[in-house]
Amino acid sequence: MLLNTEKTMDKLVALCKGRGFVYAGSEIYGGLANTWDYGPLGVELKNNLKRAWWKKFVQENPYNVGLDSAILMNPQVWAASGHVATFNDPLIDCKGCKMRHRADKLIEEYNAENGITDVNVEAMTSDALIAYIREKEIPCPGCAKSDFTDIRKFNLMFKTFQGVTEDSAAQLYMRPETAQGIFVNFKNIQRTTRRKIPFGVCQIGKSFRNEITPGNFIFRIREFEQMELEFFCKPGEDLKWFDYWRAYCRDWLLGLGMKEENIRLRDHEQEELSHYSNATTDFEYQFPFGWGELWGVADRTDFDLKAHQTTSGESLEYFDQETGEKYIPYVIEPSLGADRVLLAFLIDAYDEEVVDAEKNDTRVVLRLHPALAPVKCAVLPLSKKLSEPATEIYHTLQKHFAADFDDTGSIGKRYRRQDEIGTPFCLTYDFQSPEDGCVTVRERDSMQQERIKIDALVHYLAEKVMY
RNA sequence: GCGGGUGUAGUUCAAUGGUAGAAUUCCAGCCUUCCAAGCUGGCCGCGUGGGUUCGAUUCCCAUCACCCGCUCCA
Repeated sequence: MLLNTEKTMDKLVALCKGRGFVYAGSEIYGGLANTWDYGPLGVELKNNLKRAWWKKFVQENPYNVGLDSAILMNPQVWAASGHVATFNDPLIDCKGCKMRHRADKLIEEYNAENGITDVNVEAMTSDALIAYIREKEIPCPGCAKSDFTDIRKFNLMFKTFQGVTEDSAAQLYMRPETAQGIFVNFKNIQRTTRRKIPFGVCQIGKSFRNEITPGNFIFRIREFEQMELEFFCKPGEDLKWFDYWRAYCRDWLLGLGMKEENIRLRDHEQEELSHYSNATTDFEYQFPFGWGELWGVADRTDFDLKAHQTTSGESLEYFDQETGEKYIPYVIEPSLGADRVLLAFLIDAYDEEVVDAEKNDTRVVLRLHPALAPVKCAVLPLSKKLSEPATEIYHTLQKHFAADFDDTGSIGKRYRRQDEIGTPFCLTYDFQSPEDGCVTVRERDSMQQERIKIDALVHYLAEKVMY
């Protein structure tokens, strides 16, 4: 099926809005940039996604446990983690050509070109940075003039206040990642679960980043949900576990039906690595707007625990009873964006099937994995005269999984409505049903129909829709 | 944040300085025995706020949102 990829996003956004997956935020007030609300179907899909992740990473995995830590944390956490320092970008605009630059990078480039090596840019304040740029008349790379605005600090962390007065002593940040909640609880979890290294801690939760350029629907948003694992292992064994988790993540994506040709792994170059990492692999997905990061798997070394130990004064060393060794564990972090992977699964599932080329009639089908589908089974009585007994079946199914009931319009139209929202199974109750106690179950992708005993329905379907 | 573009039913598209019309969707009824049938009826709209004007959806300004570039992306 050849799709016009440029329009795929538009169509998907329209489908999401039209069927209740995702709405624009605060719409009746004219909206709020880059906020999106998950509708009735969207929240089902997202919950299914999170449940599938939790099952694979917590329930099924022999090493991991779960956590749900607070969004608001002691501000010291962000000082220790490096976010206060590195989430602050000194930005300036060129008054001539309106290009925006990072003041520190501008100076670094200038100095490198002119062989100046005795200036420590990192230690300079905002005032010092702009003073240096004006003194040296450093030119704008865009238009070669040197006429810049003052520096404006751009902090990627959202600020808020705790308490009734807005004084700076009570200023807090909304967490920009869930990971730190795990690190600060490392000792608690290790002690209370009596886990031995290696073990991991999983968390699903909201994070907030004041991105300069959000966009592409729910791909980059300022309030987003992460599914993160921090896996603690012995130094020296980190690369072994790095490979283990990369393979594990890949299994999960493919297991939920993501197309292999739309996924690629990309290793970060040395200079691209974050301040905390010595190896990172991104799982990227081929979105209609290009390859985009889905899942970052990073070897964070002992950076975080060491930093928290230094800042807090609490020892975060692990004592290995067997070998008598004491060490700060290394951390492997597979960090997945829930909204992004949801978008990837939607795009991956989106399909248009030509039913009749002459009539220009196409059928939109969301080929979602049954475990992800918001509705598992729809009950469609063939005629309204059959609504009553069909409703009984619907009520029975509802007790086991998300089901839907529809008796309006033609049967063909109802099938298509369900196809559009990715419902894997539709069953019709027909005039034969009261006599033989069977319904026709139609499978979305294969279009196969099967006559199934009503008594056996729950068992038959549960087997197919449970993950 | 900068530059450019765009805002009319849920969606796609009209018309107009004198308060908007269609298709489709949706809802109700009739009909209909398995993949968008038909008939009848119905609901729903000029992004928001100012200005000009007797009167603005239309012209002007601002604002908000979206799209495309630039910048940014620990």
